[in-house]
Amino acid sequence: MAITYELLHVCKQSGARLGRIHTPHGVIDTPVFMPVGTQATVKAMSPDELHAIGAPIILSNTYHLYLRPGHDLIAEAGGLHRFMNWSGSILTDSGGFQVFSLEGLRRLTDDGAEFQSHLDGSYHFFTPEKSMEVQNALGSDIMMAFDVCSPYPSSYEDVKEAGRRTHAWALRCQKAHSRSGEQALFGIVQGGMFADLRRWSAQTLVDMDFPGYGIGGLSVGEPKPVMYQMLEEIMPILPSTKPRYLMGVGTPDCLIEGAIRGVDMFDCVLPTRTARTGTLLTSKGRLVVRNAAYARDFGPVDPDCDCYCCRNFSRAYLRHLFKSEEILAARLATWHNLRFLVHLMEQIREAIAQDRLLDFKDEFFTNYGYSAENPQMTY
RNA sequence: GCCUUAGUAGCUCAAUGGCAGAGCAUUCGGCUGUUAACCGAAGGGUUGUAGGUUCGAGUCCUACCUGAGGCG
Repeated sequence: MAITYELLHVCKQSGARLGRIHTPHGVIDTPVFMPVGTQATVKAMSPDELHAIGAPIILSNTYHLYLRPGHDLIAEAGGLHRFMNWSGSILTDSGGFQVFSLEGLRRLTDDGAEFQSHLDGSYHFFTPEKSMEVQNALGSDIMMAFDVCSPYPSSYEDVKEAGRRTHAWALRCQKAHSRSGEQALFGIVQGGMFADLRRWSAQTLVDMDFPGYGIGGLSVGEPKPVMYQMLEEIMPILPSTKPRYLMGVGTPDCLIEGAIRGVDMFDCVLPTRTARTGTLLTSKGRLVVRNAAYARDFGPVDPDCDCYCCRNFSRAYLRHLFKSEEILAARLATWHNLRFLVHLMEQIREAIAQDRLLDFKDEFFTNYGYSAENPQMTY
């Protein structure tokens, strides 16, 4: 078994799950937030710093590493862990999301997806087998099946077709990968915003028996209540003995709402991406530190945060660094945002253990400024 | 003193005699399995001053002011 999952406790108040995943590279307490390191690096952070933040697992990307520097080169370096000197766990996305996000540079068939490289325009054909080959070469602890992510909105027929392809490809991924014992392969549930297609997709993948399940095709522009409803459709079907991974989420409210609905793993570029352009997450809501309002604010970004940035630097200094386009701005802001979300997950786990996650949600939302009148507030 | 040249948004500069613009800066917004140290929007003008020519002047003419260069 490449990974094992222990369900430690179910929150009596919310139904959220407290768990633990064991991988060849360590133990992961869940629910967990996984920082995204697309190109074999979490932008602006060193591995030591990620450890200090408390991140046990990071995400990396098949498509990007296949194009550059090449999965063969990374295999030659001894695998992705050694190449990037990350001793924790790694989950690799399959390239399926790039089929979705690089729309215009690709063509889909039942066999696979033809990409045009965003780097040099060269053509590449990606199949489920190819995705497995690349992820095997990278040596990630958790690999994702090559899937088809439908844009929002999509017609019922289009989503069903994407689901059919996703399921067929999941099976091919499973076959292509069966020789490897060190890496776990997760299937990915699709089904767009259609309840019956979501249930169909979940059941189809459960029947294939994966060691864990990704939930894809959400947070692609739909209203949040719709996403929550889709989660509620899927969860009763997924086995309680396997981890569930909500892909690409997210914002603090989505992390809490997701955990309440039984999600164990999350990833999102949001904390790192927004950090680099001056948006910070705080216990009192988001703070655009580059704004003039903070020019003479010599207090920390978030008084409740224990990160290196908040313990040592002021909002005014951070704003100065951003206005001056200094590299340290991106580093400190990323450091803070990642620590904020990792810390949020720690608080969520503690609340689950104490059977009070709904209470925690109310407290957090009140402090953060989320309101019932404005559920769609971005973050 | 004379000659040449320049003066337009905070800065650097565009604009056949025909709607005064851009980049940067400033201010603000956005970012959900990263094509992203990115993308977008807004504010900002008595075109050095005073006259003149013209249907119409940033543009042509005169004088003055300020800067740069040259000659004495």
